[in-house]
Amino acid sequence: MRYSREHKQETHDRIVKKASVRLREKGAHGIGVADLMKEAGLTHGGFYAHFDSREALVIEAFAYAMDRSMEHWRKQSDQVAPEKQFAQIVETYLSALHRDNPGHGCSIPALGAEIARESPKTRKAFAGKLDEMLEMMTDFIPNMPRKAARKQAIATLATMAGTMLLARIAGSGELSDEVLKAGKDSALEGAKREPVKAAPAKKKQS
Amino acid sequence: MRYSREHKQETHDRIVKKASVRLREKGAHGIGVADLMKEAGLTHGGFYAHFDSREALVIEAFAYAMDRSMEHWRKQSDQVAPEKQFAQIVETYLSALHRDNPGHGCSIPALGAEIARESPKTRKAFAGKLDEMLEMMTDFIPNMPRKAARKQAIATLATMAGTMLLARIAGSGELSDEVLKAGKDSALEGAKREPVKAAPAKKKQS
DNA sequence: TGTACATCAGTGAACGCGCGTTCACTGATGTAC
DNA sequence: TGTACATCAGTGAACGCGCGTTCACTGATGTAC
Repeated sequence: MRYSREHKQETHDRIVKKASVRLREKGAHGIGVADLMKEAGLTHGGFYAHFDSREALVIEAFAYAMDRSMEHWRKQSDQVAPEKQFAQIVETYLSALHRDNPGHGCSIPALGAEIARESPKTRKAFAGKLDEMLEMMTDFIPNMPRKAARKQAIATLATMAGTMLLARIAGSGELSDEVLKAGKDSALEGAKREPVKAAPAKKKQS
Repeated sequence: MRYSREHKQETHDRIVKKASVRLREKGAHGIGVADLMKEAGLTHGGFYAHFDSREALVIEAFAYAMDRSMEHWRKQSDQVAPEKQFAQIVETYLSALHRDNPGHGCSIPALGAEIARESPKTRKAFAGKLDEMLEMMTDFIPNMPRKAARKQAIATLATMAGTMLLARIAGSGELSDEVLKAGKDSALEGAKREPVKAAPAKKKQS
């Protein structure tokens, strides 16, 4: 082979890594193949030696970003006492730093809506990573039986992702800070309560 | 004038209305000017007699969608007893019907991330409508002083929007239904609790 | 070890296409007389 | 009331541009001898 054994894989990984940042920053359709290759120090012509299509890169880059988020959660939780792990994750997630750096943050508020509209293949890849993340979050919910913890994990991640979404819509001023604080306090409180009960059945509505 | 006095305004409104549906369905960049005009029964050439740019339509269509959502909340709340209004809104929002019909649903999970990345003008227009919606939600939070209710309203809307986002990523199967249920129960519980307290100050994190 | 050859990651021009936007034109209707 | 004219919402061809993708080619390096 022309280059050393791992050369191509390294290039491939570099493209994926850089793309995962830019796609989170600019949206799933917000940056083109040529610019993504330029980010990796290459020209656009070589793209299809690494990926079948732009969409294939989006799937890889998104999976990479979700894996990095989960790795980040693990590293953070390793640095604090078990009873503080949940709060650690929530507070880091709902920080101004995360809000202002979508390129290195969670893909759910950054890319979720767009990817949910993509092809079934892409959406399912996203759904798989979401489920992995929910399982990990379940492990961090303190003092609950597994089933209740899973339910609380879903509610917590929803609150976290929703809060980040609203905070970014609000910009980076007063309203945005107010949103972050309200979401953070709510997420922290949520996991302290008794396990959530099912609501009584209600009549269907339109 | 060539047509009756309100003719142009009616056409304008029709374009905005149809666009608000298709944009929520396909994303802020997911459908072109020509197709949006076709939706309204027109050809693309006339577009710029109604809007300065595509972006101007996006702003109008988005504001229209948010107004319809708020109107919908008001109508629903008028149909039930005051103590049931909050639950009514949460349950309708977090229904499979809403999940499966983004074109007629809330713009926040559908368009929020994309619009937060648009020009400051567009983002600010969105932020204004978000604040209006938060004010309305505050009115529906039961049994709390205004300030606490506002905080709870933010947390509730974040949980609602985040749950809808996750549910759509999950598709429309088991996982998605599980997400909807967990988010719904959590949002309903949240507003029943004591007002959320601020979390104790913690050290900064990266 | 040194040389000739084969490989293939990466280059850059070119493609077809769809987009947002512009513009000269049309023709149905309101207005003036 | 009837006729001629003015208006302007809407039409459809055309524009420049950027996109995803293709492809013939290059040249640095690994391999065979």
